[in-house]
Amino acid sequence: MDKSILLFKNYLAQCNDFSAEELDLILSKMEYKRVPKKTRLLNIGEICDFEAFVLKGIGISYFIHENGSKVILSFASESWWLSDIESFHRQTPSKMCIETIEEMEILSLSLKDKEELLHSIPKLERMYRLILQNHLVNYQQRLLANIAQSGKERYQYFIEKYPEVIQRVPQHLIASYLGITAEFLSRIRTAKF
Amino acid sequence: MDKSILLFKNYLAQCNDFSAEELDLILSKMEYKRVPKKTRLLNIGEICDFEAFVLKGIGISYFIHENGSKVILSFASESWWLSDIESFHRQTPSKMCIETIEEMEILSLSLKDKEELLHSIPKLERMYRLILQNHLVNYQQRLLANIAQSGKERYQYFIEKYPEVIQRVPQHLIASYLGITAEFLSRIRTAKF
DNA sequence: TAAATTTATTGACCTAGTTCAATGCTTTTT
DNA sequence: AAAAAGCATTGAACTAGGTCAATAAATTTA
Repeated sequence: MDKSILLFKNYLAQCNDFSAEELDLILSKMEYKRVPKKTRLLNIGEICDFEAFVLKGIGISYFIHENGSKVILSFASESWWLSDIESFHRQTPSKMCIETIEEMEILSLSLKDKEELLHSIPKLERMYRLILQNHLVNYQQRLLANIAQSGKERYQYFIEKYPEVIQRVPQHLIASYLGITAEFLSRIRTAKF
Repeated sequence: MDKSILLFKNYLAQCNDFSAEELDLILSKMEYKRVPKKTRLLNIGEICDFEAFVLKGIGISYFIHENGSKVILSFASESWWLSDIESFHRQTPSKMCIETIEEMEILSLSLKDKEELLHSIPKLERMYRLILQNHLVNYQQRLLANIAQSGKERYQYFIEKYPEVIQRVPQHLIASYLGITAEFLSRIRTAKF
């Protein structure tokens, strides 16, 4: 556990130069949790009560389409955040599910603790703003790719950008993330398209 | 001019309760500009040097697809922001264009002034974080809609959500925003799909 | 280690949305 | 007021990607 928490300390250090006391304060609010694989962390309709930093393992957030199929919004592995931003911050019922794929170790932060941290460490506000900016740019690019590129091109880009994810996640979930069917992804991979 | 600046004051008041001095300081950094219609505010490859609050008129940001066609990323009318977040904050060459459709009145903020404001009014950091959060949620929903809904469904949602935009922007740009061709949107509208 | 479940592949057929080219309609420019 | 430019519509042919159903392979569970 202590070794994996280093990952988070490094992450913070990289974001901003926090003092030792600030780091301790932040860490004191983050709850370490180990979660088995294939475990639901958030159900549709629930209010998301965590913002989790991933120390180990991989999880997904997804919507459920009318026809019952999953639409993957994001994968989160080491050093990523996992949460439903909308539900967490507005304290409204979530429209998505969050669950683990592999066993995970996370550092979980509640809204109350987050607000307290932001209050006592104003620098943190900046860090979160920058994180959100990066996320936003990612979503913009992904939207653009979905509009302007073919399924094959999106897949090739994904392989380059997230090679580890390919190894760790079933193909049909990657297909869903890319906005294509599992069958079609299979055909892309066997060079039939 | 002064009347339209009220729009921005109201906007700020709604975001957070800033003092009169804070409001004045913020306003002192925002440069009022009037921009004719069909004017390019940012070209691909340029560094975006503004974050603009829209007082009047409507503008677009878009990418140019390999085949030369536009892919609309966003429309920005009254009370929206218009900028290339990535280029502006990282001071990197932009991958998109920004231009006016109608004549616009904007309040433009430079990065240097923004940093100064954030420094002297820490509350602002929070406001920007919340704005980013909202934008992020919008992009998530839009991405999801592009993956899981038909062109017709996306169009119907757009009409409901942005009825004024429909009136003020050529149809083919709305088609591009929705991720369909102008021809197909035309067919949707005449109930042929 | 066998049974059960989940995942990936393949074939045959289908459809939402594209492409291209032509035509008429508006708006802008001169 | 005419010419030019930009915009919307329509038809016909096409294609990227979907659907459904069957089979095979890999993992998980008992």
